[in-house]
Formats: sequence, C-alpha cells, structure tokens
Amino acid sequence: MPIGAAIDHAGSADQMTDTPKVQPRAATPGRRATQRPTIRDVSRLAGVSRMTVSRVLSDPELVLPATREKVHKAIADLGYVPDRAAGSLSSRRTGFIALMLPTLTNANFAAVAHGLTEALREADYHLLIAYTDYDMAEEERQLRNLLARRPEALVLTGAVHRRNASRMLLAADIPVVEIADLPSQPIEHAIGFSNYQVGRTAARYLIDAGFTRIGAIAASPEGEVTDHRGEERMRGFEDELRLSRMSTAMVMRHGTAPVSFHHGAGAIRALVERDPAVEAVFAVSDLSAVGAVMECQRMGVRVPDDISIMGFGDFEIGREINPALTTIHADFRALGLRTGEMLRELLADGGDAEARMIDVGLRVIERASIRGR
Amino acid sequence: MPIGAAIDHAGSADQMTDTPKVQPRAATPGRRATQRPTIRDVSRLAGVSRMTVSRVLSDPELVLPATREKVHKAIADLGYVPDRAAGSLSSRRTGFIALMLPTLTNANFAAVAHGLTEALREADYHLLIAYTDYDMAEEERQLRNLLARRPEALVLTGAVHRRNASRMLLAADIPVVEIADLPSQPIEHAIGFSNYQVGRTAARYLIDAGFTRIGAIAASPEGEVTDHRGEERMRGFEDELRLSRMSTAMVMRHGTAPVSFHHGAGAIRALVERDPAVEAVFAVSDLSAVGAVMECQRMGVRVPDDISIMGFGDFEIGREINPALTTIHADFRALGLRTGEMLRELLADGGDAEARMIDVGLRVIERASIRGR
DNA sequence: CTCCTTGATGGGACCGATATCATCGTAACT
DNA sequence: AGTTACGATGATATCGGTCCCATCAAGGAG
Repeated sequence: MPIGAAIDHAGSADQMTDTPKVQPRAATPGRRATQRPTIRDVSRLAGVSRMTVSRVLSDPELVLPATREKVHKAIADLGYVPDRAAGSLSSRRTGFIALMLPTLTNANFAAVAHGLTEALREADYHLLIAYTDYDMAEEERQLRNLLARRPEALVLTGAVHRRNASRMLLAADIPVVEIADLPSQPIEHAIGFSNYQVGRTAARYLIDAGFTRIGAIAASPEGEVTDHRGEERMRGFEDELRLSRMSTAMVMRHGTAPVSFHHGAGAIRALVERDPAVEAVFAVSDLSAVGAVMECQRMGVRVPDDISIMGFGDFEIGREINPALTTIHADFRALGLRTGEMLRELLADGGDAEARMIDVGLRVIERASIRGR
Repeated sequence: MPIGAAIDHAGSADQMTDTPKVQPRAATPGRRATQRPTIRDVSRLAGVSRMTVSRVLSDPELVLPATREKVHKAIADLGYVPDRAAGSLSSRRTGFIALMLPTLTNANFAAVAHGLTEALREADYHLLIAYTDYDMAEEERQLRNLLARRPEALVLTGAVHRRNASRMLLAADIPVVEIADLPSQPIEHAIGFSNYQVGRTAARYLIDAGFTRIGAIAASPEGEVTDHRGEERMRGFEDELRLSRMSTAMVMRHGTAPVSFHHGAGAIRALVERDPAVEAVFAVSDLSAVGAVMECQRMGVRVPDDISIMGFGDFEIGREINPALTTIHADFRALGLRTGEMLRELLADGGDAEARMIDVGLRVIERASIRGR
C-alpha cells in the first residue's frame, strides 16, 4: 500500500471486522457525552490495524517511520491515552509495584517512597502506595486491596503475620521485599537494618560515654496499633543495658504511635519528673528526640550539660537544632533506591532468584546533644 | 439443587462451556509453577457459575446464604483475590483516584494524601499518587501515566498549563479538582486557599506590627523547576508592601525548590549579611522559617528581639521550637478530607455537577517569633 | 388450575488492550 | 529465475472479570 493512501477514515483495516454482532452492551445514554477514544478509534483514523497502533506505542522499531507518523498524528488528534487496565489484562504485566508503609507522614518513609519511585521511573513501573497507620487490622485489608491490583512485586515495612495474609501472599506468587528492618524470619527478600541493633548501638554508645543513669522514650503499644520497629529498638536498648549489668533503664512510654515532636516534649517532661537525676536519654525516633530537646530548653534544662539526648533516624531537623542532635543514621533514601534496583533485577530474572538479605548498616552521627566524657 | 450436593469438583455449571476452543495462548512453560486462581477456579470449586461468585463479592444480598457460604469457602481455600484490572475493564470503574503532588517529602502534602485516603477508604477508592518534584516537564509525563490507569477523578496541586496536558484532561473527561490554591482560571473544581492572599496577609501583619524594614525568603525558580504556589505567596507579599507604599522588601532568593530547614538557615544568614538592620522576615514556608530561627540562635541574633520571623504552613515543628513560630495556618489535613467528600459527591452524581470553588481560609497563628509593638 | 410475579442463578457477549500466528511483498541467495 | 528469508502489517483469540438478559422454580392472584 502506497504511503498515505489510506488517510481517509473509511474503508480500511480493522473496521469491518469490528462490527457489533449481537446486542451491544447498552450505551448508558445520557451519561458522558464524550466517549473516551480507544485504540480502535486511533487505528481507524490512521488507517491501520489496532496491532500496528499497539506496536507504535510499545515497540516503535517494528513499524515503518511513515506509518508510525500517521499513528502518532491520530493519537495526538484524539488525545488518546491507552488503557493500562486492558493492557495489563492481556499482557499480564500491570507495571505496578505495591508499597505498604506505616504512614506517609514521616519524612523517612516518604523518602523511601521517593527513592523507590525514582529507581523505578525509567523502568516504567508505577508505585501503588498503601499505609496502615500502624494498625495491624488495617494491614490485611490494605494488602488485599493491593494484591487485587496485581502488582508485580510487593514491598513491605514491618511483618505481616496474619494467617490470611500469608495465604494471600503465597497465592499472589510475586517477589516480596521487606524493608527498614531485618526480620529473623523474612518472608523472602529483606533490605534494611536491624532495629534491634539500633537499640543496642544506642545503649552501647551511652554506656561508653560514661553515663549510668540512662532513660528512654518510646510510644506505648495500644491494641492493634503498634510500632513494631520502634519496639524492636527498645528491646535492643534494654537488652544491651541488661547485658552490661546496668540497672534497668527508666523507660518512659508516653502516647501512642506514631511519635511526634509533641510526643517527645511530653515524654521528657514526664521522665525528668520521675527521675530528675537522669543523665542521658535515648528516644526511638528523632522526632521525639527533637521535641525533647525543645522541651528541655523550655524547662531550663541544659542540653547536653544537664541531660544528653540521642535519637534515631537522622531527620533533617536534627541537624539544624541547637544543640544539633546526636543520632543513629539509616539511609532511607538509599534504601528506597536500592530496593528499586533489587526489584528491577528480580523482575528481569523472572522472579525466581535466591532470597536475599541486605544490611544497609547504621552509623552513629555524633553531634552536640551528648556531653563528652 | 440441594445444598451441598455439588461439593465434588467435577461436573458442574460453567465447566463445559469454558473448554478451550482453538489455539490457546501459550502457557509460558517453566515460568511460575502456581497459576493464580481466577473466578473460574472458584466457581468450579464451589459448583456455581462465575456470575454467582461475582455477585457474592459485589452484592452478596442477591445470593442465597447457603450458596454464599460455599463460595466463601472456595475463595478461602484457593486464596482467591479478584483481579481489579479485569473488573475495571468490564465495569468501567477502576476505583482509582489520581493525586498529583509536587512532593511527598513535605508534611503538609503528605497530610493531604493522608486525609484524602481516609475520606475515600470506605467508599473503596484507592489513591494513585504521583509527584513531580516541582518539575513541570515531569508533570506531563506523570499525568499521562495517571490517566492511563483510568482514574475516576483527578486531584491536582498547581496548574497544568501545557497544551497537551489540557487535551489529555479533556479527553479523559473526569472530574478535576485543584487543591491548595485557588487559581484565577480553574480547570474545573478548586478547593484550597489563595496563596496570593497568604503573601498579602503576611505583609499586612508585619506592617501592622509596626515594622518598616521587612525582608522575605523564597526559593529561586530554575527552569522548569518552580514552586508556583510559593511564587504566588511572594507576589502577594510584594504587592501588599507596594500598596502600603513601603520601600520594596528585600527578597532573598536562595537555593531552589523544594525549600528546607537548611534553606532557611542559609537564606537568613545571607539576608542579614546584606541588610543587618532588617527587622522582620517572612519565609514562604515554615521549613525555611524554622531553619532561619535556628540559624539566628547560632548567629547570636535574638528572635524576636533583634529580628522577627514569620512562616507559612503551620508545620508541627513550628509549635515546638523556641520561640514558637508565628505562622499562617492552612489546614491541609482538612483539605484532604474535604476534597475526599467532594469527590464522593461528584462521583455519585455522575460527575456533571457545577464547577465549585471552596475557600478553606487562612488563619494567622500568633506565637512568639514576632516582637510585639 | 393457569398466568404472572419474584428470586436465584446461569449463559454469552463484551470491556480494550496484546500475544501469536498468518499473510504478503520485496530483497537476498543459490 | 526460483526459492528462501525477512520485514511490515493484519486477523483472531484471549486475559478475567461484569453487564444484560434468559431461564427456571416457587408462590400468589384471578
């Protein structure tokens, strides 16, 4: 067929084979005036078959430049955007990666989502985000919703321990990556750091700095709403103190997850009230730690002269306050990026790779909120 | 049929009509061992038709309790999770709401996503989030990706002004809600506050407080990467000063969007260097404002005695620092919730409602970072 | 006793893409 | 020149659900 011979919109290709056969589904009269253009509309306008349009979009090399151009023009004229739901169904590739987080309202988790998106952008994967607000009951519901979208992989923070959840995961049969922790019994892959080790490291650091009266700040679990990873940190913290034969730390449980600046402020006040002689305090999150520092300023308690404060997470604000906050750094952005890379490998491989466990490590960031020996 | 008569897995309903006809698509041998269960597997196991299974899941009232139970058992046994892509294709309802944000790494935008999710949760909508990192070129790409998923509505921050983008929006033919600003030419619905008014309010407030040497802190636009809403605030700020016949404010443009604590610290330092006599400073974001307060502490500049600082956004940290930050509050969480409510109405109505414009208002929160007259 | 209504379920087409194979014209080879 | 190979394009079945009827049994009205 000579190029350009079929620019008129009638009498070509797909058109006749696609005549309605029996009773077409009701056109839902009076709803939306405009009918969204489909690949068929494009094919008709361009005078080619639907397959050719599909090829132009997914593998343009296969199509003659002249044809390609006709198709692109038709696409532009119609404002056509392909329907990925239909494409997914046929190709069995949705291009979705599911991500389940405790909350988005936390800079570090937001950073994970951010890094992950970036790593997956050029591979044309789209992140499907769900969050549980630290509620385990919600977790299962969210998981079901996510799986219904047929993601090609699943990224989780925190364990999914429900019976049903496990069954669903098994049936889904996709790569699962747990992040931001290193579980003793990972579902499959894991990439992160040990929250338990965070706690131990913090305790060790404070002990080595010569403190003997050490306190801690955490949230108190409330039914199904629990910050498991924060609890892990506390467990490590208490274990390390115990192993060092220190008297039990004073652990202030205050409020519920998620913690916040305000949480830290309330907690340190309560803690100091209960033990005015406390020398050093570890907070399970920088948010609490920063709040604690601010409250100390208000109470006239000098940091670090009167009380030393240590956090976790290395949030930006910790670098900016006075005194700057000593903290334990875990690189969440990199976590997201590396998870993205791992996913791309796993998905390219066909997903039958060995289970991997990657420790991105921890780093104590020494700043000014801890008194030197 | 007597209850329970068809528990054996053979010889019932759908089975015979579903024999493969010609050349079935290759079973991709050696890929995944497990085949994901489909509605057909459930129907066979339960001894009912696919339609009955579908009904059990979408409208259980229509199905006899006994039948319902059989189906539920089969679903549980197989770990069946319905494929929403298939369902969407058929029902033309994807259950997606698209949300486009500048970034997730901002507590206020994260709060919008959070509120929106909550408002839509029980209506069984799932949020599809994309973010642009303040990059307009990225915006169009992201928009196309979102529309390909056939969301039932689109929530945007900031204007989408590209030609192609408009065409796509038109063809998509879904409700569009712009949030966190009140554009002079809204695409359709809008719910938020006027960023221009934020700037004017801030300037008015500082003028009324008796300051005459007033500065401002903002990011500098860089090519396609621009914080349009922040620029609107600056425009309002400068206009108000001009209208009050004040000498032009000293506007410090420092770094690029998005702004951060660190941005504020650098900006105030540069600003004070350039004009040591500056009395009051408005920052387009609390993040910058808090960073500025912290830097002042470091420089030995007293807030508010030597310099007054005002922010925008009412971030949590602003409440906790010393002195607490005077700021302009816009309720982003409520914004998310109200947007969710509006969407539910729009979607129930069939989407042909009048274009609405809702102003959620602003509130100056007076705290300690501004010197009294 | 027949007809009609109602409730529960099934049959088949269809949503809008893509995988696969078929077709056809032309270039490259013996 | 005849044949094979290849490149470009088309036809058709199919992905896994749901919509719209059709069917059938049971109960009520006439």
